[in-house]
Amino acid sequence: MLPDFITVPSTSEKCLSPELLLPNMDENLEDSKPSSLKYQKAMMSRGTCPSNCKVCRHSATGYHYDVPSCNGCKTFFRRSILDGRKYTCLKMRKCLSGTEPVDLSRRMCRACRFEKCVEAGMNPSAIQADMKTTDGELLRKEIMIKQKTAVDFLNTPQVIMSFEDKVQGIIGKLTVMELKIEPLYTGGLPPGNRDIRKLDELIDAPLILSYDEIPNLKYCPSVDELTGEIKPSGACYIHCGYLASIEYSKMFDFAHKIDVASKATLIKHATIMCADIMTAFFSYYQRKSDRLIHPNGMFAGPPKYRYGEAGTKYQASMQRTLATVLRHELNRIEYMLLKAIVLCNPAVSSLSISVQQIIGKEREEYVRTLLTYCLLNYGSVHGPSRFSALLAIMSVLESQQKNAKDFHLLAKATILKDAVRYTRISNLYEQIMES
Amino acid sequence: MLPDFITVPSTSEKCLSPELLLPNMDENLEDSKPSSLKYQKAMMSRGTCPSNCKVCRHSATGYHYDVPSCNGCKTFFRRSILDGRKYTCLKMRKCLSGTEPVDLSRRMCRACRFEKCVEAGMNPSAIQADMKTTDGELLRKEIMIKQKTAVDFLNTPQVIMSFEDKVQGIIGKLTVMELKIEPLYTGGLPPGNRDIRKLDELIDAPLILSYDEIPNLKYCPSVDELTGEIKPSGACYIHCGYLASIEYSKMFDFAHKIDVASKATLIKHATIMCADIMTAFFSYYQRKSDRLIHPNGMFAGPPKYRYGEAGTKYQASMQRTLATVLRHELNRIEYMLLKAIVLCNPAVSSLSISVQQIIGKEREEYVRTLLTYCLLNYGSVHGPSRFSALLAIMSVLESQQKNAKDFHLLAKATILKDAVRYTRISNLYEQIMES
DNA sequence: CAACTAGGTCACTAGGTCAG
DNA sequence: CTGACCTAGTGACCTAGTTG
Repeated sequence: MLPDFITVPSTSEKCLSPELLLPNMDENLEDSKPSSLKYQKAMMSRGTCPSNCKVCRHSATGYHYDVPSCNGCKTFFRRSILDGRKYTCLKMRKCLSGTEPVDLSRRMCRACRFEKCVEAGMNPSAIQADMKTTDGELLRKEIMIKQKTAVDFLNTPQVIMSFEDKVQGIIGKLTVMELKIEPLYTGGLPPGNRDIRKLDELIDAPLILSYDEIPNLKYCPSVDELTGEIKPSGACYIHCGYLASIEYSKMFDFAHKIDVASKATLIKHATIMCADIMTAFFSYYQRKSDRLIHPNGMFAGPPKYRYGEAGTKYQASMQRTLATVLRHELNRIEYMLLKAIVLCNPAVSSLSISVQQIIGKEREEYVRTLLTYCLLNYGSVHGPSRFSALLAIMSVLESQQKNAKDFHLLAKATILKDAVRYTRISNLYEQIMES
Repeated sequence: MLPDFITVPSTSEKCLSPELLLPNMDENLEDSKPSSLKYQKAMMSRGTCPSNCKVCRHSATGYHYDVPSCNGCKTFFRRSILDGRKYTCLKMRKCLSGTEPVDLSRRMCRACRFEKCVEAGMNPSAIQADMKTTDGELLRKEIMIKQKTAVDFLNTPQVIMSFEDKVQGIIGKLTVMELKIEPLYTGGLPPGNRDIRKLDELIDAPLILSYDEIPNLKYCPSVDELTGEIKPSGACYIHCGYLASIEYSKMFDFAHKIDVASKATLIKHATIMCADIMTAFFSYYQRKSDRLIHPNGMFAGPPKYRYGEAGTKYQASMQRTLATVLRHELNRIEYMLLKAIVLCNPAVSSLSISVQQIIGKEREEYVRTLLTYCLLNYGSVHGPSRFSALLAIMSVLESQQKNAKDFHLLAKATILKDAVRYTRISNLYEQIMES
């Protein structure tokens, strides 16, 4: 038997209303506002004008972005979203706590002010002006998801989850996972160190999200003969990309449901592709580069002087993923879902039927989520083609993977015969390439 | 139209209908004071008035300017006309499309809203107030003229059709087209004849659906030296497959909208893939074979004795399309839609922007149709993954195309150096392979 | 005068601006 | 960067006028 509120036409609209978002409903009930704008207006025309700004506690000038707030907080929120700003609190993230109106003679902590806006339920989708930057667009989405998943946590037991909620949940979960592995990739190995673990060892190991935890890093820097400094290297980021992808795969639901051998098979099949799209996405999204670039700013790809024409050719082919990402202006959510779909591939050969089913089921969820996301964000007209365009990126990844492996074999047969160079290659890299 | 698994937040509009806003109104109060609300209420309860605003789909308050509409849209239209306003949509001019009431918490796109008012038939001459500006007067006249001509639009089948009808229509049309070209492929050329037309000539020529109409077939049979009979050949079916694909492309809507050069570009890009999936589909669907087979029953692919290992390898790779078709048990409708999507590819290089738009628009329709078909036939849970699986067949086709071209070049450099064999290759085949 | 639909009004909230 | 103040809508509700 379901509670009465299930029969309300739409749960989702309800869920978005601030009073459900807000844990602190204890204040005064007149201020807590029903979700409908019209109803809100009706309320206000009866003279119940909200008295205090939910953010800074000074007197409010009305409802702004669905929250009783003052002019300043309203404008602050809008500007933050439009510019896609990210703030950091230098204290304990409690700058605005208390019950007294905030001291206006001092500037408020912007991180805490923004956080308070979000928590009070300021609705970024009520901002009508065009986003000034893509960052703004992303921030807006991020906040929306944040608010939505917050609702899920607060009042949706898994049973009643509507599909849309599930979508938000999946995206939220992937976001968390992604944020966890990003430092692995962007941080790179500590300078001069090598990670000498082998692939199978890595797959078996528990989740490691920081290089501090890696058991046996080997310090063997490649030192510049002139300056005596450790040479910067882009190569370690390839290793790190693979590492990030492998650790990433450990956080998926299927990881606890299938045997180690199947996990290894999946990982071997997907790591290059996952790392490939990660590199491309970061080049585009974080470094704003139209050429593949490592997090440390070095260009990715084999140096021409060493690999000659084959290197140049491979270099050019490597850029294809980035070109596709750029052309479609892939956003973070799409990137995450795509990577999840690449990883959960039940068609990889030699998986048992039951494993195929588990993986297939998880993939279906991501596929459905991506489709829903496309439909909601690009409309029912353009959504499906966006979806199909995104899926098509996978075939680029597959062909890139093939190129990478071919190039590795070629390189090994030629340049890497040099024993010194060969020892510099990470075990992980070699094993992935030859799997 | 959104698939039903996407829960669209229903508005709390319901709560806003007058009855609910003023629930406990006294009977005698109603009698003594004939407020407009009461009239509206009466009106609504009679059921004579359509309940929804034709513009924003929220509940209507009656007929305004001849159109069932809400207060907001009424006022908006009047003000727009009186002020003589012109709006521009910054998006795709489809901001108000859909079937759900528009989200009132965000301001509607004014260009689209006004367009919708006009299209719904709001009559500017029903506005009695004086125009505030001459602009207003001009706009009013402009709209009146537009609406007269709009009658033509409204009578075109596409506008009246609901989306489901449209899906049926598209599938129906593709079926007709498909049935027309099938004999070209399954029938094959008349025995012993060769079609010596060149690719560009073919593309330019009007639609030909029977070999009787081909202007210059050349009779040059390859006779079995022992029996004196004409040798059966599978090779002509490759030619026929290409031919069928080319004639097929002439029946698409875009064929009448774009220039010959663009048509040629598209065809060159898609023919191998279209023919490839056609061969695979017929092998599976008509001949129930799990090996690629020509309509005359001969196995497709290069004979091993002639092309050696490269041939065997290519042969194996050729079976991939069929394997995919088999695995998914592709049905005729899916096959047709997929082929249409393959053909309408706006991403083919060197197409002009306007051509890209035309092709893109047509593709979008097929993509949308395929999605709708999948959702309707496989449900909201499995439909999306079916859809994505079908789209993934395209990347198989692409890689097959690459293999085919590579193999052709190899063959030409070796076996086909033999002049006799070379003359047997059809112009069409060679030109397509080398395009 | 009942059943409507014009236009008008005004509380209300978007975004913009510019002195501080 | 901030926020008081400004301008431009927006639409629920109202009043007046028309029609059968």
